[in-house]
Amino acid sequence: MQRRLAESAIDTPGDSAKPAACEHGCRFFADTGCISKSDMEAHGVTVHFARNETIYAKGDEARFSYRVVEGAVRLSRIFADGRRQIVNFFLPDESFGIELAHDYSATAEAVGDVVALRCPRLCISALTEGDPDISQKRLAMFSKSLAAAERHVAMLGHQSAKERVASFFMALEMQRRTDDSHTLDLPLSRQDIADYLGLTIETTCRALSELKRQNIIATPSRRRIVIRDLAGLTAIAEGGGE
Amino acid sequence: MQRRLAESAIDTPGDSAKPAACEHGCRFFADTGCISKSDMEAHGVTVHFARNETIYAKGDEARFSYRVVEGAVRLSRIFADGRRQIVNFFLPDESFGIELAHDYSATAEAVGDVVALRCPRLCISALTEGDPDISQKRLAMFSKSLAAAERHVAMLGHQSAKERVASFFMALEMQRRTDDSHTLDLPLSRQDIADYLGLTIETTCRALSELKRQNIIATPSRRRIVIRDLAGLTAIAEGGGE
DNA sequence: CGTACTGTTGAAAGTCTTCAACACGAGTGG
DNA sequence: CCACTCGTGTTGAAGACTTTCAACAGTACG
Repeated sequence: MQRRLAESAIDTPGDSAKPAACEHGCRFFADTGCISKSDMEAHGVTVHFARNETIYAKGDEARFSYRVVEGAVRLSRIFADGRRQIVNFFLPDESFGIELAHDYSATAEAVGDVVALRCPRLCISALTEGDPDISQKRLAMFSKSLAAAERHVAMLGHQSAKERVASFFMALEMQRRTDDSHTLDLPLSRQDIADYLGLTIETTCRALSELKRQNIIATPSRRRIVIRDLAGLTAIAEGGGE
Repeated sequence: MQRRLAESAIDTPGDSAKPAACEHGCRFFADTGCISKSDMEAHGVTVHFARNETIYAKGDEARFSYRVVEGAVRLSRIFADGRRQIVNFFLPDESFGIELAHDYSATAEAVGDVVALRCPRLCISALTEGDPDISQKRLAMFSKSLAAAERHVAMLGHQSAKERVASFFMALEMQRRTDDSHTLDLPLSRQDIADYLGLTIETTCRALSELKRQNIIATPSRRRIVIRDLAGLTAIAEGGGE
């Protein structure tokens, strides 16, 4: 399971691409809303990944950076005992795989089926040299990831299982685009959630059950979560919160 | 305790400083070894902080960036229940307080007495615009912090108390400058260590005691730790490690 | 329709925390 | 110089929470 598969995809220009060859670079960095999805697909170097496919592994040469178009990507570290810690999730319009080091520092996998934009690393380097605005955006990505990681540390540092689950849904609710009535459609399995929260599946499940019992959330289907009481959820997430 | 004190210090040039006024900027970013400490003190804007003094608080306007010259700084978030999570420590020659957002995202405090270099944020912005090399260094700092935060997440996610303590000392041992025989001189209290590891003082202490019992470390004095068996420490740190 | 996988729940075991007591060292005042 | 006191560090015992092991339910897919 989760072994590297051959790359599907609409292929790439050579890695030797220099600025001029990277006209999609600006699209790669574009803010949400700057360009439509169809526009992206027309111009970008689009790649597809199947559920659980490894996009890149920790230690691989960091040749490409990515931007999620559809689906979700998990960034994780796998331990000797077989357990893994998910460090971050990337949802549509978020970028990942932008490294300064030679190798990738963690493994990226497709949570469900994923469509992504791919940009050679060299291309990004070249672009950032010439364009301070793009350079700034790259910096902003690091900054955003860092802020997320620090929140994650704070969560793992002293929240109980129930508080972690509540915080997790709160965070998703906050950055959500689809504005239906508090419905979260996650492609994540319980294992994915547990590995992000630093808990076992069972504990995660029990926390979910208790939130259901309190009528704070509902789970109409496997991968769908409805927040029925946002205030209650907030209270739990911050029960000893910040 | 830990209330903000008036700034001691050798004072600053105006915040309206533009590139030309920031000749110490290049020193601020200089890599370790590029300049001597005395050189720094001669040219840099040096500030002093007393033990437990707040350097800046979460939510403050992010006007300055810092670089540790002597002592150690802790970056933390404080929760409603009074507990705090230390997100990162900064030792000599490391920089902190470099934010993109308007406000500081966490609180920085002096662990012991601290000497630091201070640089106005505007100055850094100006510098990075003109100099791709400095821009690159700023990016490298974010990248380094991000990597540290991800390791921290991995640690809090699945390591036991003993493993966390072992990992912590391993990390310190790895990045240590003074190359005496495996002796760590930390200004950190047990509370500091516990807050970083996401444990209580007592649990941290018990883990330390057990490592002592196993003859893996020794604590000749309060704030000094000697690693007697690096291999053993590594084994414990990775017992279910990466 | 069964098989396999994911999700859910229960009970026992383990780890960490909490509460409490005590040890140790530094600094102060007698 | 010593005794006192306060802050920090250490250890013990009980309790809370999470994990582990195990069984079962629900759903998707062939």
